Amino acid sequence: MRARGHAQWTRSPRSRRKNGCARCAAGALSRTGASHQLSGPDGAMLPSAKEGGTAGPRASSLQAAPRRYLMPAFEPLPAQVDLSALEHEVLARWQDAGTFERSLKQTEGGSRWTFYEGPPTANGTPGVHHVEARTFKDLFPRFKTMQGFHVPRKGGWDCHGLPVEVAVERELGLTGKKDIEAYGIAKFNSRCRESVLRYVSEWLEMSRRMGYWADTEHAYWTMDPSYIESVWWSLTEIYRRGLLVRDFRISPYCPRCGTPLSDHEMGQPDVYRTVMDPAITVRFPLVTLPGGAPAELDGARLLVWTTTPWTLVSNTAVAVHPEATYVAARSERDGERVVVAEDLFSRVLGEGWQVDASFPGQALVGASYHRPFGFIEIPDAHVVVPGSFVTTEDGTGLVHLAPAFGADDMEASRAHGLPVVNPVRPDGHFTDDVPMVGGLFFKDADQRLIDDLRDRGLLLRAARHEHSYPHCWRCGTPLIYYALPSWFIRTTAVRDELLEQNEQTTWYPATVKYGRYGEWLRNNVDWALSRTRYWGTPLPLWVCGSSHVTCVGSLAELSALAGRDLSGLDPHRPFVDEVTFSCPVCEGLARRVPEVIDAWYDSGSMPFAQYGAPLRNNGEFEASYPAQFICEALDQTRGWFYSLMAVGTMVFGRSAYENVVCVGLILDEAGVKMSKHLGNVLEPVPLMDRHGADALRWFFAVSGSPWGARRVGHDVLSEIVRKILLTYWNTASFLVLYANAGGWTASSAAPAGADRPLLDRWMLSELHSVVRDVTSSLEDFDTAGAGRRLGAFIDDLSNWYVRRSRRRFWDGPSSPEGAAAFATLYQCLTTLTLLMAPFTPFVTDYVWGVLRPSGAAESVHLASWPSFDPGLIDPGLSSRMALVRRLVELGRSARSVAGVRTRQPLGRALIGAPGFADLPEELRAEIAAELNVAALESLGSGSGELVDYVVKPSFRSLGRRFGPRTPAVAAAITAAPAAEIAAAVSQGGTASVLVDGSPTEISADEVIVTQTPRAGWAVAADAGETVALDITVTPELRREGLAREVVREVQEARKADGLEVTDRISLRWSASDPEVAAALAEHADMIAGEVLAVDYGPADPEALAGYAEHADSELGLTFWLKRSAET
RNA sequence: GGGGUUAUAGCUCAGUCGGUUAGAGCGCUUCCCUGAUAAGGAAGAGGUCCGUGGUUCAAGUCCACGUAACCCCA
Repeated sequence: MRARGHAQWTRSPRSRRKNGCARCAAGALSRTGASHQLSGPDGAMLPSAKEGGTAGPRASSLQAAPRRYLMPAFEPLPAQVDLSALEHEVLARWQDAGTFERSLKQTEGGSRWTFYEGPPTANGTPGVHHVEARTFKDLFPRFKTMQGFHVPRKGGWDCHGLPVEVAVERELGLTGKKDIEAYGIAKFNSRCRESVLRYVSEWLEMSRRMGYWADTEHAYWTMDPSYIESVWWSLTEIYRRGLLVRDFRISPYCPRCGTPLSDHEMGQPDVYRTVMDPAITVRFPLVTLPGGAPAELDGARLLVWTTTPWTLVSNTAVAVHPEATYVAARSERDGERVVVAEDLFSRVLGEGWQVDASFPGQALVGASYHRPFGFIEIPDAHVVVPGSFVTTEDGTGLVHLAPAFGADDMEASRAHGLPVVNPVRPDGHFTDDVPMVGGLFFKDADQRLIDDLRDRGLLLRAARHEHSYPHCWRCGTPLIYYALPSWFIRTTAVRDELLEQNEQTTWYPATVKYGRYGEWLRNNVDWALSRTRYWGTPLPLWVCGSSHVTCVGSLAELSALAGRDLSGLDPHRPFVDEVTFSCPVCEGLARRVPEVIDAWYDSGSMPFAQYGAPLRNNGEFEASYPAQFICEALDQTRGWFYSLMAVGTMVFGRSAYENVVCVGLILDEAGVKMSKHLGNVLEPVPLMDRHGADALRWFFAVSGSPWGARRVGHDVLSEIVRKILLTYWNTASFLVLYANAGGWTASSAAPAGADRPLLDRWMLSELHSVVRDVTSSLEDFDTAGAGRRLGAFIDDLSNWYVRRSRRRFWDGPSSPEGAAAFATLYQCLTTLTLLMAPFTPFVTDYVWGVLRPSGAAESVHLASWPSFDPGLIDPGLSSRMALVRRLVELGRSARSVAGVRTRQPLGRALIGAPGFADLPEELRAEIAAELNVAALESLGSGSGELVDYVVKPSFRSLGRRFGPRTPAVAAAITAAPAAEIAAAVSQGGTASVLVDGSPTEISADEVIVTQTPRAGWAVAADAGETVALDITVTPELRREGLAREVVREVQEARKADGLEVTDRISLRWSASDPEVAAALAEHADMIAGEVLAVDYGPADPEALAGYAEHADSELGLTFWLKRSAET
């Protein structure tokens, strides 16, 4: 496996081979590279490996530590890596070793942590947005598994629903239910069944490629008979509670086609068309008034506006907004009194009216009125009711209600116990027994009714109104909002229970809890469960001629009722429709109602139905209810998040989940929503093959906010590869390279943490705090916070710890400092690998395979989550190191501005910064080394330099103490002589300034003092911290700088010649510039030591056979090197 | 129409308890460093912190109203 993987994911270097062996295509770090080194062309004998070989101190720089020929302790990690190819190898490993199954087996005894898979529908191909949700669905279970929890992940597939039917209709060229029934329900449903299986393999491949671990072999299917039986069982529970009831539902309905239109059909183009309709204002004379109504209402008429005059026949009530202001107005012409909303007074009435009284809508509630048409019997009606849906933006502010023809109307009527009376037949015509309009098509009744109102003096105004009105997408007939019989779940009856369950739920982001979702729950309406469709879970209700309802909870129950064995029945339509039995109440023939149920109910039932529970596997269900964690896109608020909570609450009295993470939309690079017809969809598998699944997962987990819209593109992914993944990889590669070169292994002895250099203690302190922070972030489902912390840690480790410790790695593990460096880096990398494993499961598992201590888990995903020791976290050290790094940055800035390159050593630097005086020598040495200066001194500490001071007030601390007086104190500080204040506060004392005439003491932390040397220095300062470099370059310093230039040139040459980092060389040189020559001679030991030259000296032109020549014209230097046989 | 989310550099995003010079990365220009690095560093250019009003000694941050984009529902 290793050989195969290596060949696959070793990248060919882009330009020149950087660290590759010149003769080995696979790269110097491969096994082949190593073996070829073992039998090199110079025929070196292989010295036997001796453990103590490098234990002693180095004799001299010319006699570097002996080269070791141990088999490498670590599998080499090549510097060049193709992460995507590496991932394919890791996938193969997981499959071969059954790693996922082992992780489940291993945690069997642990506490259960449950995750529910919200099932996707496989009748379409998966997109990147599915990778997004699955990143979170995979990340937290991996994290919890490492913590020792048992986290089974059962996959699932959502099978039913209108979108499936619509897709099949389109394939078959069918339009509408008549076509489907002509085609045959059995055949149609079997096509639906095939449709939802169509892209399963694409889904499985996407999931496998991204490293999404789920048990797809035992996945649940919502169309399985056992699943459907469970759903039936739960509906029976709800039915027994009296919560499953028959009622009317208002649907957009085509009277010509005789069918309601789904939301999907309403979304078709051309459904909404701009039409002219009558808009009439009608008088409804008040009859009785509620107690406390203003006297001015006596004899008044309500003014009601409508664009559907035909619905006035069915008028049942009038709604007012209880908090809106209404007026009673009187005509100046004839004294008529009318009621209208104040906001609409002038628009409705125009000139010639005056206001007699104004009052809130509430004052009208309960009044009765004389209805416009007395054609049909509507008992106990014609009163004013409150309605929050009423607006005062158009019309009159008084809304006519006809409950059979409007959703608001229906809801308000239902809420006030008003009857639903419908005089319009399903074909859109008034029933023949209605006077005046009997037998007319609803639209054609308008004019006759308007004329009649005018004749009776009830019409105030008739106008034409242009508005958008829906039409049937099939036949163009105007739709009617029409009350159709329907089955409902009375969720309004359990609203308080739902609110209480929501209270117990933790939402990410938190705003959803009381915002989008809480708002939805508070405005909850009954769940319209039934669909007059074909491909869905059939409603398990059988009704006889006497309307006795039997709810059936299982196939066994159905068998008993039908008196024959139906255990093998496909419970779908049309087969289940054929089952009849005699009604248990009256023995009449009971037939199943024709409807199927809302597919959301299916997925809301998955906690038990996935196991077929409670009819079977009830123990499995009970052990896994409720879930600790679910995650879906934010658009599931009213979908799965609701159905899961509602079903759980109604059936078990408890919501199905405790924590829910919402993820947002995915946009393309330009911020446009991805859609197939725009062609901006990124195919997930090719995307992962290009950048790696780890990069994509990291992006989803860490970049931006999971619930915000995010732009995916190649640039962001390659940035993650470079900055996060390759930096991590290269740090591990570095460790392995030098550990193998120096014979260090994970079991090598190392000084105790407390005895290691300060830099190591700092790094370990950071390590423990990163473990603490990442753990607590993940416990709080905050992947972005955890990821940012990890990214910062990788940067600290690579670009500060390793950078500052390179010398110790080069020198090898034989000294205590060296051993400490290896041990510290090793500890950091292995722990980091564990922390990153849930985010980037591939690269971490590969690195773990190389670094893991003997006896540790074979896969990082079988390893334990790291713990941290608060005692090793040293905040003081962290802040001191932060100061060191800020001072280094200032020093670099100063060098850059002065144009003095870092390789040129300088004599001294002056530092002025609070806290500098307290820095231990070890940390000062880091500054000096990084800035390449010989000595550091404190600014203004008696070095006799002339220093300028700038003193600024520190508002944060002044504000705390002085509050409103802050500006005056700040002004006084700014006005006072800076040098005096600086001097006064320098030794922990206080400075006195005059504020409004009275002396006020100011301490050091209340001012920011910036010191600047006056002349002869390269200075950089920021926020009260100053670094000044003495840029005087003496001849000695100049020669030292030249020597370092030579070192760099030779190192470049070594690389170009393809030498191993451990190869010793012979070096000859010739310099045309006497100063360079002097530097080469003076710093011979240093240069030879740095470039591992065991043989060093001026060139003899006669004796250069076998050497490679290199020249640098800028230095006037020519040198020759060859690999030395000596070790 | 109702509910919700978001708004900070050309782009992607941080911004702690409200603290006076608003940061990082990408991209661009010019340098530097490199014996792991596709890495790193310095300097430069780039800001109406969506708008208005308020609270406060002090507002990107808190409050109100508005605007725009997007999401869900109707």
